[in-house]
Amino acid sequence: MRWTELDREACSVARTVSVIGDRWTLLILRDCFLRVRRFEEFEQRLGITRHILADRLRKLVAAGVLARVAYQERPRRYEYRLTETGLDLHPVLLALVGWGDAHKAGESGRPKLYQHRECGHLFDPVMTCSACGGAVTARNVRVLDGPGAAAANDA
Amino acid sequence: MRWTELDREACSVARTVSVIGDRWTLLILRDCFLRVRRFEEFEQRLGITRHILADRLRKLVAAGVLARVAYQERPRRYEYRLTETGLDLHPVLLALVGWGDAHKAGESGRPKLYQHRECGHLFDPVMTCSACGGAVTARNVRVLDGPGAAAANDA
DNA sequence: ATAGCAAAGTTCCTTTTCGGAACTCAAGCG
DNA sequence: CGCTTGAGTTCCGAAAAGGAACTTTGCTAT
Repeated sequence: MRWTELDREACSVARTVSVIGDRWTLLILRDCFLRVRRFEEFEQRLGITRHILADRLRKLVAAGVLARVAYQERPRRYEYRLTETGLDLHPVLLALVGWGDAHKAGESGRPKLYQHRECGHLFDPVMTCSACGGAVTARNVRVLDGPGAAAANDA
Repeated sequence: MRWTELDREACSVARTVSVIGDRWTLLILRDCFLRVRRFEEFEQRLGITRHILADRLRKLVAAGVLARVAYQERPRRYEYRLTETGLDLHPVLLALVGWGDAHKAGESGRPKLYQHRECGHLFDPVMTCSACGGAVTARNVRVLDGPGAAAANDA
């Protein structure tokens, strides 16, 4: 299977991975959530080559995750901002943070702390059920076929 | 920055990405959560080359995400199972599913449905705050430096 | 015994992608 | 003018991925 075929799989993980399943893309998104917006700033913070950065930004714009908007005219300069679709990726990043904090925080502790503005507390991200609000874990979820299960080729 | 330097960053996203930030690795993990365990089964379901599959499985075992356990002697054959550390990646996969379901489900609907065993309902994954239980979104989280912020080189 | 089969890899070779550095372009600045 | 800034693009050698065949260990049927 090639990159290009991935988004035609009848699997939401595969479709999401076809958009963001690349190390640079994930790190770019991390920086987006930290309010980084400009080409050079991404380049310097990430140590990515300009060439690959341009490619990934183009793909994220094409996927509707980022929007390329001019922040000045003459000379025309663009920056990259998360769209609503892009903001919806927040749980993905938070889940990555959660695992890293739990399993990869060295002796000196967590690199970052997260504060929930609504309650004011530092927190860990917890994945919960939209129906009952209870925690969801690998062991208490059952996977069933949905209506789009058979169609390997829908949009 | 190279792959190998990623896990030394003072960032839990980067550290997690250094382990699972690869399209094949993410798809292998998806299948692990669907109870796929054997080399040939991964190969057939994913359409990955044996060579890359062997490499990714080796890395996941080295990272403590999967365990390689013999399921028979003579001839000795191994299978790959999620460890507790691996099971902790469940929220990551669920977050990917959540975004794919919301933004990439075609006209025929979602490929899979998820049922919470505890309440019996089909659900969407919701990222919540461990302190108050409320939903966490991109707009209501504040990021602060933690104790491990400065140390770029701790374990 | 031996030919065939199965599972889990490994090896080899070609194609694609990536890393690194230099170059381009448009406009403002001194 | 020539320099600087920001956002790219181009070019080349290095690294990784795709594809297919080969290896190993032991079982099974002839």
